[in-house]
Amino acid sequence: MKNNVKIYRVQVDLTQQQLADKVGVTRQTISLIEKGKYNPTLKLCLEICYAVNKSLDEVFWVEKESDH
Amino acid sequence: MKNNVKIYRVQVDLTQQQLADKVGVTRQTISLIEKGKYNPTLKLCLEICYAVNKSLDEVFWVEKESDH
DNA sequence: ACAAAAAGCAATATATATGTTACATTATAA
DNA sequence: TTATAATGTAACATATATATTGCTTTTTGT
Repeated sequence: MKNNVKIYRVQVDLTQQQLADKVGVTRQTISLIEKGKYNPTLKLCLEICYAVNKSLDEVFWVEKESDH
Repeated sequence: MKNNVKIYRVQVDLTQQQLADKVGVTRQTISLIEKGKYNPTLKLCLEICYAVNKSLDEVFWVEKESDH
C-alpha cells in the first residue's frame, strides 16, 4: 500500500506526531501508514489530505496492478 | 461519509452484486458504502475506482467541513 | 397485477485498523 | 560526542470494517 504521505507531510513541515495530532490518531498509525503497512480508512485518508493540502489522488492513488 | 459509488456503478451498468464480486466483497458491504454508513478502507476504495474507471477524487473526495 | 431481480436491513461472527504502552533505533543540534 | 527529538517497532487491547445468513422491501419487465 504505497503512498505519498511522508513526502507531503515533510513539505508542510510536520512531524509524524504533529500530523497525528492534527488528524486525531496516534503517531504509530501515521508511521505504519507511511511505511505502507496499513490499509487506512477513507476518513483517515481524507483527514491526512486536509492536513497536507493535497487531494486523495495526489496522496493515495495507485494504478491498478496488471493481473499477470 | 457521502460518495458517488452508486452514480458511477450505474453508469457502468453493474448491480451491487456484480460490483461486489468484481472487488471481492459482499453485496452488503457495497450497499452500506453507497448508503454512507461505512467508512471503507483505502484498498477497497481503490478497487471500486478500478471497477468503475474513476479516480479516488471523483468517487470519494469530500470537502473538509468547516469547523463551525 | 404479477414474478423475478435488485436492494435494504438486522443479528451475530470474524478480521483487521487503530489505540496503548513501552522500548529501540536513527536523525539532529549543541 | 552527547543530549534530545524523531521515528521504528513489538505485544496486547479495543473498535469497527467486513462476512454470513436470512428475511423484507423496492424496482423492473412482462
